[in-house]
Amino acid sequence: MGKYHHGDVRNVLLQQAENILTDEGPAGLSLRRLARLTGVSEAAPYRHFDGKDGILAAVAIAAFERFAEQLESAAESHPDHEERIMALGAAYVQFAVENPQHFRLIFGRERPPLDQYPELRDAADNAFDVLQRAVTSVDRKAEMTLAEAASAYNRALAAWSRAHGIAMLVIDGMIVPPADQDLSSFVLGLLAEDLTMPVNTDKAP
Amino acid sequence: MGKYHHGDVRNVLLQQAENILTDEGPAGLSLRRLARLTGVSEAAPYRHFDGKDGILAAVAIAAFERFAEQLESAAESHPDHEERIMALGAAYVQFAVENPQHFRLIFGRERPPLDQYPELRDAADNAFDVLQRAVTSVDRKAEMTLAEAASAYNRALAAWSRAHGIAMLVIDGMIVPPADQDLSSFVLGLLAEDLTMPVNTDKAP
DNA sequence: TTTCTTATGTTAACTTCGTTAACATTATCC
DNA sequence: GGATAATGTTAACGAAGTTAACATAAGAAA
Repeated sequence: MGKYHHGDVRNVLLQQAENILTDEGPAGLSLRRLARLTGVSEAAPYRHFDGKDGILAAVAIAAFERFAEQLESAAESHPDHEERIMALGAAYVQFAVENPQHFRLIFGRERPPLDQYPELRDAADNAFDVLQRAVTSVDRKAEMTLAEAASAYNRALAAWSRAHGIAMLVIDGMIVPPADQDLSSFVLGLLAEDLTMPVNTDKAP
Repeated sequence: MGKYHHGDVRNVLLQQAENILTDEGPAGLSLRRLARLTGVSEAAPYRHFDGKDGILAAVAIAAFERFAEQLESAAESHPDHEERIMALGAAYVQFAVENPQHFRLIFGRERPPLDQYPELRDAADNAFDVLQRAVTSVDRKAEMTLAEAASAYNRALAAWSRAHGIAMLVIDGMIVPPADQDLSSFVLGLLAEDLTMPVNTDKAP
């Protein structure tokens, strides 16, 4: 009689963990509950993962990969430099809004420490590389000077943090995107706002 | 014989909670440990707070108030509109960097739900009002039209999310501010980057 | 095929946590 | 002074992460 569980327990656990994470977030993901839902003993996950962090790391790696893919495809579909930056920002926020729990997992404090999971570190680095490559790869006829390279790097950071801030504030409910507008045009508008040009209040109608 | 604990337990608990939060973050703040460190029974905190969320809410309220104060004072010290926006952003990030755990508490997912703690909601609203007032209060000789008001609001959102993104990425170690520059000028540089103007690579030396 | 080893399960325990109930003491108000 | 509320305490419950000890399956070695 099949008293023991069969087959590919590791993948079943991972899939189930994905499901739980999606509707309840990293906090609601309890190892014991995961084991129960999977129909396996409460200690079984420890045979396949390095404890709770191990499972979170595995899920986070998958999330980073999807994230990087979506950024990459947004970047590829816009050859123009400026449009590409904007499209990247929109894709960044869109991923966060469509997968808030995954976004929180990969950026939040319950993400397992990068230096304990090299594959997680790699997945993270890869996602950020996509960003930076897309932002800094202007069609360069000449080599960049040092100052230009630094400026390009700063522009990448600025673009990144803008998207990140919007993403965070939106999924935390602090910014509520208008219902009569689609998300990406709202985001594009915010990204393009130039703070150095104050609102003109003296204009006559 | 004084078998029972004396004095102002509530405030001692709060102060101790502040300490724990500062070095270990909301995750490391366990009610039982807090009680033990305070030298009081493990159930005592429940006489003064509505469970763990109650304590976190109290700490978060105090954090919001300090946050708002620092934003306010940054705004007050810069009468010029543009400078004020920038100074606000710098103060925002500075608070996050100097109090990363508090910043995480008031914005993160372990913040108690705003709708269960009206005072927490008020503290949050107040902090954001400071931001929005500072950003939208240009010296207005005329009334703003609807479109101008909307634009001002969007500028406030943009300024806010930029600062928020920088703050988050810096305290998460994703952006490492250069050591040879002070934080606020680094932040000011990032805030002022205008993404719509691409890096010029054709310039001859 | 038989046997040894390893991978994979299971059960049972340990510790910590948040929370509550039941009981004890102190403070406050009439 | 005595009732009543506020503030302590201890003890327990259930859930969590983790580990140890043991059981079974699968595969390599003989």
